[in-house]
Amino acid sequence: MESRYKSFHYIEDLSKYANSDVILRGWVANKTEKGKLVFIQLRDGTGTVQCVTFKGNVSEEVFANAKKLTQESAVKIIGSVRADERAPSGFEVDVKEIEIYHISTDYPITPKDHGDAFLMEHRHLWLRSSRQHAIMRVRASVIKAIKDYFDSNGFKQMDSPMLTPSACEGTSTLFETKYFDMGSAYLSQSGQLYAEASAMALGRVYTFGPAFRAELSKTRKHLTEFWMVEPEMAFFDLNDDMDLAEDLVVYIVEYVLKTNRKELEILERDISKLEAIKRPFYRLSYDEAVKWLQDNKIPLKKKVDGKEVEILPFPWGEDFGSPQEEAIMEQFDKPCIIHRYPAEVKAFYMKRDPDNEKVVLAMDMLAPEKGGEIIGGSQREDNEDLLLERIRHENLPEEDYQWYLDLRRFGSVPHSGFGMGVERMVKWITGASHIREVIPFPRMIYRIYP
RNA sequence: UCCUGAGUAGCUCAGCUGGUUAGAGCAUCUGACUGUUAAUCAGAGGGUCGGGGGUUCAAGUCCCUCCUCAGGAGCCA
Repeated sequence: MESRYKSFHYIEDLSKYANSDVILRGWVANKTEKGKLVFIQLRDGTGTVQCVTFKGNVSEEVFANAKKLTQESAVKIIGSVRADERAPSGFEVDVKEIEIYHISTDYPITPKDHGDAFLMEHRHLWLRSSRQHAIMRVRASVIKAIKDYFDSNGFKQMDSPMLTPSACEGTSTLFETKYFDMGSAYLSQSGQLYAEASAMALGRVYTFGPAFRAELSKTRKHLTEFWMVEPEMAFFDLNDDMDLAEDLVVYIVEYVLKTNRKELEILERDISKLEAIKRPFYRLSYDEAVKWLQDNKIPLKKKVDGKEVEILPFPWGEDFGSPQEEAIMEQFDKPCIIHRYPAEVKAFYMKRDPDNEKVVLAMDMLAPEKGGEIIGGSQREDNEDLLLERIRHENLPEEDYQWYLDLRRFGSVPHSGFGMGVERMVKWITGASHIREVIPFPRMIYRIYP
C-alpha cells in the first residue's frame, strides 16, 4: 500500500494541478477581508499561494472559519487550482473547505518593519518569513552542491571528531568542556588535522561539520559555531589545491543559479554578478598584493601602545585585515586567490615554499562584493623534522601531536587541502548583509537564545 | 577585549533650551466593502519613557552608575 504522505499536495507543485482539487496544509502568512471575500496567503514551507474564499461559494461555517483565521494559524484547505494573472505565482486556489488545526493569537512578527534585535529574539519564528525562507533554501542548495561535487569527483566523506584533546592550530581560543575522568576536552575549531590522516587512508576526502571558535569576534561575518567543509587530498600541491577550490566555487554558484532562481529574486540578488563567476579566478601572490597596497597607498592600521597608528607604505610581513582585503577586492568582479603568505602570520602545519623560505604555500580565496574570505587552505608540511621544529616554535604540546607526526613518519607524501566556510559562502551568494541571517540558529558572542 | 552609538505602546520611531494630561504609523479588537496581496475607511483599547541613584519648584529630557543591544577593530571560515 502506498504511504499516505506520498499523496500530499504542495504549493510548489500547484501548476501540475490546474483546474483540479487539492488539499493544502499550511500556515496563514497573511489575510485580508473585503466584504464577501476573504483572501488567505497560505504558506506550506514549499511556497505561498493566495486562497480566495467567496461567501457565495461556501457554507456559512466555512466562511466564518475563513474570517476567524489569524496570522500564522494552521489550516487544511481544500480547493480548486485556477490560473490567475493577478497572482504573483500565476495560480490561485478557490476555497471549498477549511479545517482549522490551530488558531494563533498575537503573532509577534508583523508584515511591517522590525529591528534586528527583535527579530533575533524571535529567530524561531523569523525563519517563517519569506526572506529567511529563501535564504535557508539557498543554504540547503549550497550544502547539497558541495556534497554532490565531492561525491561525484572521487572524494569520500570522512568526518573528523568534534571533541578533541587539544587545539588544532593553537592560535584561536577554544570552548572547553569536562571529559569524564580524563580532564578537559575542546570543541573542534577545524577538522583538518584529522582530515590529513583520513586522506592518507582514502586518498581524497572531505569532512563536513560544525566548527567552534571562542574568539570575541563581534562582526557581521563571524559566528562562534559555524559549518565548514574541508577537503584534503594526497598528492595535491598548492596549485592543484587552488584549482580544486575554483572548480568547487564555480560548481556551487552554477548549482544555485540553476536551482534557486525564485529565491534569488525574492532576495533581490543581482544575478548577473553570479553569472560572471567563471574560471579562471584572479590570483595574486602575497608579494604582488603588498606591492599593490603600497602603490595604492593603502596603509596598515595597527595599535602601538594602545594608540592606533597608520603605517605607510604597507610593510611586508604583516597579515592583511579587512581594510586591505576590501581594497584589493574592489577591483575584481570574480573571486581572487592570494597565495604564499609570510610564514610568521600563518599556521604551523603549512609547508614552506622551496623557492622562498620566508613564505608558506598557503592560499586564501576572497569573494567580490565584500564577500570576504570564503576559503583558506595550504599545502601541508610533509617533512617530519620541519614540522616538529614548527610545533616547538609555536610552543604547542608535542605529545598531543605524535599521531600527526606519524603521518610524516609512515609514507609521507605531498598533500593539500582547504576549508570553506558554508555561511560565508551563503552570505556572499545571497547577498545577505549579516552572517546571522544565513544559519538557522546563529551562535554569537552575545547570543545563544533561541 | 577595545572604540562608537542606541534603549519611549506589541513593533518602527518622533518628542526642541527641563515646563500642563507623553505622540504618530503599523499591529490588535469592533464595524463597512466581490479583487485585496504592506488594502482602504470609521471607531476603541494599549505606556513603570531599560534599572537604580542624584540635581531641581518641576526630569522622557541634565548628571552618576549598572544592565541590555547594535556597528566597527583585532582574530579568522
